[in-house]
Amino acid sequence: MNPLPIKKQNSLFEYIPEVEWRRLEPHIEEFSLPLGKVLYEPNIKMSHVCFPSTAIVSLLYSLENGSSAEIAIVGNEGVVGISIFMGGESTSSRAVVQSAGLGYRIKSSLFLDEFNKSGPVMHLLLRYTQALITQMSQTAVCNRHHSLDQQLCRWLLLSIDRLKGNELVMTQVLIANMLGVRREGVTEAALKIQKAGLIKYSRGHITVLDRVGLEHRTCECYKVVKNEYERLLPHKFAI
Amino acid sequence: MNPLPIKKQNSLFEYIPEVEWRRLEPHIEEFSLPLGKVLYEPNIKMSHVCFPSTAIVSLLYSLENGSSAEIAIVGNEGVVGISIFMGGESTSSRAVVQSAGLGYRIKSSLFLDEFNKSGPVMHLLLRYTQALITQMSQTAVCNRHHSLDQQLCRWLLLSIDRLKGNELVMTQVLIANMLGVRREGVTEAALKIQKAGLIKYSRGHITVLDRVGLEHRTCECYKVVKNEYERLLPHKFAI
DNA sequence: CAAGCTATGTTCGCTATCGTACAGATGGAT
DNA sequence: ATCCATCTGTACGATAGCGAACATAGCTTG
Repeated sequence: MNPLPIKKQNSLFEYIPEVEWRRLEPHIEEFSLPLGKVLYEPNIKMSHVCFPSTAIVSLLYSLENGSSAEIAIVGNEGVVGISIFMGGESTSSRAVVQSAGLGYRIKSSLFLDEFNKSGPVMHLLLRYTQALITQMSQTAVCNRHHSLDQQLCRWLLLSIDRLKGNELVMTQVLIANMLGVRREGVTEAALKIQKAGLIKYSRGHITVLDRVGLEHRTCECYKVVKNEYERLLPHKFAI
Repeated sequence: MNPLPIKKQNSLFEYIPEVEWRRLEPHIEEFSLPLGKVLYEPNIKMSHVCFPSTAIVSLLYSLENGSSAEIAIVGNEGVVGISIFMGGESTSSRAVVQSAGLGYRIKSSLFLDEFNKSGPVMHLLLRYTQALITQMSQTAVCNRHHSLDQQLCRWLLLSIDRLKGNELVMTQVLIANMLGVRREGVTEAALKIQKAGLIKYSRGHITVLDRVGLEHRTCECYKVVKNEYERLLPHKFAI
């Protein structure tokens, strides 16, 4: 019940053993992630690995015609910039702050040194990457087969899970960009969900009123992803 | 121009240095992958890592309602079973042989030993995984935004790239399952492409007549994925 | 050759989502 | 208090893909 030490608000940190943590800690820098900030662009070499604490980051793919879609959400359970240690140094995706907050960052080269020691930090990150792959894959299938309503519920749940409270600051235009659909589509879906009493919203503030209701309304994709994260990275500390 | 040594028909092997190769080779076993063979099922521990040579394998996600979608194609440029070394030992996807042929396999535990030496083999596989992630992500976006026509072209190109000739054995029903659409949809799309003179097909045999034409007709997704593979795993030997 | 299975072609009505256009509502700024 | 930008709601025709049903055509097996 004691507050976690300041630099351990990202839950991956919980898994890092003493020795490795002492090596890394001096290089960890807390920083601010304002809404809309771009952490990396396609094909640009990344300078830092980022561990969100209170912020949420979206991994987006953009197409030539301007449309886009979110392929994964990263919050305080994860890390942004896996290609730094996976090898490419860049990806074809973009990482954008979806919900403002704080995070920690470490210079790519320093972090890579730790990763290359092939100890627990490496195995932790590979496990996380595996979970992320599940999220991406499930998103792909969900895009194909599930209704906008269901996808909106999934998206709300994934977002809320990565925040403290039950409110998120997010306009329908932004949600539409994430889901890769029209803003009007989101309006309709959101209205339905609101009328069902599951959420309440106004001008960019969404409050989840009935979490369980959302879980019933969404597709299986939410649970599949959640279970896979839980399997690969079980919560060490009850929340 | 000499034929490659028998056990190097998977192009990842080309990158493995002498020392590591000598360690691995005794454990590599060639085996047959008949059409439809399931290499792994969701949540089942995998016994082997598989490197296709002439076969092609699809990574599929299935939904509760029975529908499914392919999230990646793996041929002789890749490996099936990344979760063995990424850490989960299983995934929520299924791997199914899409085009019959041969492949190599290595017992999971033995391969893991080599991976855990954290040498070139590990870095190679991480780089491959990064490329695979790009393929999955691009598929997700493509599912959302591009027409069935375009997706069919993409799929044909990705498949043909992984085969020797320009013919593939594949019925429209199977393609429909891969793309996660109706069989009738594939029939219509395939007819259009055939009328345009890009392919010719009959009863499960598709011949690509105009590769460049297909590339023009497909969406950018094909090139994005292809370029990322080329960037991360450049061909060491011209083909 | 005939039968039968499987692959492909075609049709029709249905629905979700799209694209566009515009109207109303809300909250912050002057 | 008023203005204005932004966010949200609504409406309409267009369209891609769906689901189901049925027609044809090409191997293959007896």
